Amino acid sequence: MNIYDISKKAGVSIATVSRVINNKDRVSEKTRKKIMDVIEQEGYTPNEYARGLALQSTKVIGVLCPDSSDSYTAAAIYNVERCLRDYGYDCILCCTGHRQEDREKYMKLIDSKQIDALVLVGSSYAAQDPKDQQYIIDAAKEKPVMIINGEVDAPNVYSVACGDEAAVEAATSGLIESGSRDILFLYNARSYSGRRKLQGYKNALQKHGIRERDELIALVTGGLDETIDFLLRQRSEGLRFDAVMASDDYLAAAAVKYAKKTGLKIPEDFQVIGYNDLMLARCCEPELTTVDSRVEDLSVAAVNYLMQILDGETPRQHSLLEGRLTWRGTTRTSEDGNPAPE
Amino acid sequence: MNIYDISKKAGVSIATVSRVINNKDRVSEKTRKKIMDVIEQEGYTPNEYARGLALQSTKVIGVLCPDSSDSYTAAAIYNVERCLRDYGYDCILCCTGHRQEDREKYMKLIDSKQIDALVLVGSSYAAQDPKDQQYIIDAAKEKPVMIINGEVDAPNVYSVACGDEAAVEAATSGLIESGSRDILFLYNARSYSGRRKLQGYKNALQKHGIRERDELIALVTGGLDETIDFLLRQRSEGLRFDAVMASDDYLAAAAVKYAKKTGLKIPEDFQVIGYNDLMLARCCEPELTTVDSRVEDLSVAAVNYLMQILDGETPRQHSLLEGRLTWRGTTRTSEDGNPAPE
DNA sequence: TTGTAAGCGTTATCAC
DNA sequence: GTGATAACGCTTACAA
Repeated sequence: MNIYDISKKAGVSIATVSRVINNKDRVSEKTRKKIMDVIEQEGYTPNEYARGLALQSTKVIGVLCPDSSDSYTAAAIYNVERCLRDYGYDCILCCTGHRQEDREKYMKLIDSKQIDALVLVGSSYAAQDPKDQQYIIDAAKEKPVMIINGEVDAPNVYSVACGDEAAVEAATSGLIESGSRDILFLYNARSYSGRRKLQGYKNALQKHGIRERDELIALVTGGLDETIDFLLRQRSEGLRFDAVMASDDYLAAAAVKYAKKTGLKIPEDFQVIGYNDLMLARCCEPELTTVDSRVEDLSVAAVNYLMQILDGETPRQHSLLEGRLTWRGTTRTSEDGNPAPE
Repeated sequence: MNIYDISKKAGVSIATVSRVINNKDRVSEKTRKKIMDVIEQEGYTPNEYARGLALQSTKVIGVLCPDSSDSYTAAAIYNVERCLRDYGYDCILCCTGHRQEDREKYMKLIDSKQIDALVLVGSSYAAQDPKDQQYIIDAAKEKPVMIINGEVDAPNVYSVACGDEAAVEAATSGLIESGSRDILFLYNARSYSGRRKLQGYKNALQKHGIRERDELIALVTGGLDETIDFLLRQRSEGLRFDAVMASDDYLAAAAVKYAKKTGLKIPEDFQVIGYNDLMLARCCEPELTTVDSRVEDLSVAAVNYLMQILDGETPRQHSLLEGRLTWRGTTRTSEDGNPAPE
């Protein structure tokens, strides 16, 4: 069933059918109806490939992420997809893993598929090393690239990110102001976001006149158990810390379990703050104080900017949304953000 | 840059270039190399739309789910995508939401896009009412449909699911054998999977000679807080229950928080079992006893079957993978599955 | 308002 | 081994 079949059955030319399908130009109400009836009757839908070929634009966006099963990423992808579909776009999803080599490989692969734009989800795409950003800059020569929660400064590369630095600074300040002095900063990637969060942590220390100590900055890899083990090991090796500022709710959950194991009482003896405000934050005991990184808002903003770009407008290249601290049971700070009375 | 440009620069015809791209037929090593060099040099990649148009097959699979941000679904999608990509397929993702009307709408939309097959993730696609399954049956007339964790009995519809019924029966039996009598079955959808789990619960009761009571079967909607409130309300209205068998880890987490609020000690006074073995299960306090529904194995199996189908083979239509109970802190049953000594 | 025909970039079937 | 050439199904000047 193609446009020729429809045109024949409707007794018109394919051009007219095309016009009706794309409701373009002026075509008489009578013929329009006649054609619509045939289309309806035959259950015809246009071939997207022929259309893509003719139009050189496909209404398809490539969405890349390291791992779409990660809660944060999954939320971003969900919102990106829903929002793009409302604009009439399809997304093709590609999970690249974390290795630079694979990221470049898949980027190239997806890039070769006549998509209209690329969305990169996750700060790991904004590598620290500029030469690891080159593949993004190259891709942006062909089509717009939008990064969610990362930033690469190059033509045709756009980004929307959470103000991680300010949020972590505020969170860490809360820990200090409620009496913690030896705050362990726990993070799992030297990504764009990881670096910004670390900076926020450092800012807070400095602001409160606390000396920054290398041994209190810990980059961990591995899952929940590995992180708990890591913390136990640090303790047994003599490191003292009375709070954890984590770059992620998973890491914070590990810190809570660590406290449980060592008999430290939360929040009296030990405070913990997470990041992202995942469902998991509510399931910890006590519930995690954490930063809502507004992944939904970020995703929607990213798509809206992208649509502007594809419409030929040139919105600002990089925007930041403010993170929102939510005080819960793992800190001594009360809901309004002030230290609770002792 | 298209096949004509390449043929011109290489001094051959487009037919020969096409042969080289698809490494077909016999083409002399010399011309092959010459063409490959030009392709390399120009960074040429074939246009997928032209190819799709010519071949009538696109190496694209449509992946439908109600909500890709749900942890279980996200894990399934991740594995499906990875596995399909290894086979050289792209996935286009479409989140349909839970409304029947929207599911049908998006199914139609995706179905019209010249994809090679459909993957439906989540048991909600296998509706209870046969007339709500019709859209799946119709879609399967055109291309194979694979359902992950659901089942629709129709030609060209395949499925891979977890043996939810047996798993819940075993889990519920564990609750009974460790002393619980008034077990609340908590679920959130009358989906295929929800129905199978409920049946498993009923089987266990019957096997142990416990009367099934309607008021102990609760279908809840809403999030964590709503579920906690629901449980508190049931209690205040006089319903007594000493365990919860939940169809989902989120619901189980709510049950744990309910117990906390009412001062019930877990597992001494109150037992809880979840489902799916999400990360969240490890973050509850105590950690959740739960069923690993093996979403990764399911996804990989689904893709492998699908590839067989697309290769013209006809594998079995419906397969079941056994769920795996993991005993943790919310039950009195010890690791080996036997009731712990009192 | 409608129709004709060229073009989009491939693959595949013929000849040679 | 290689080269013309006809599909594939659509959009869109340009003509009528």
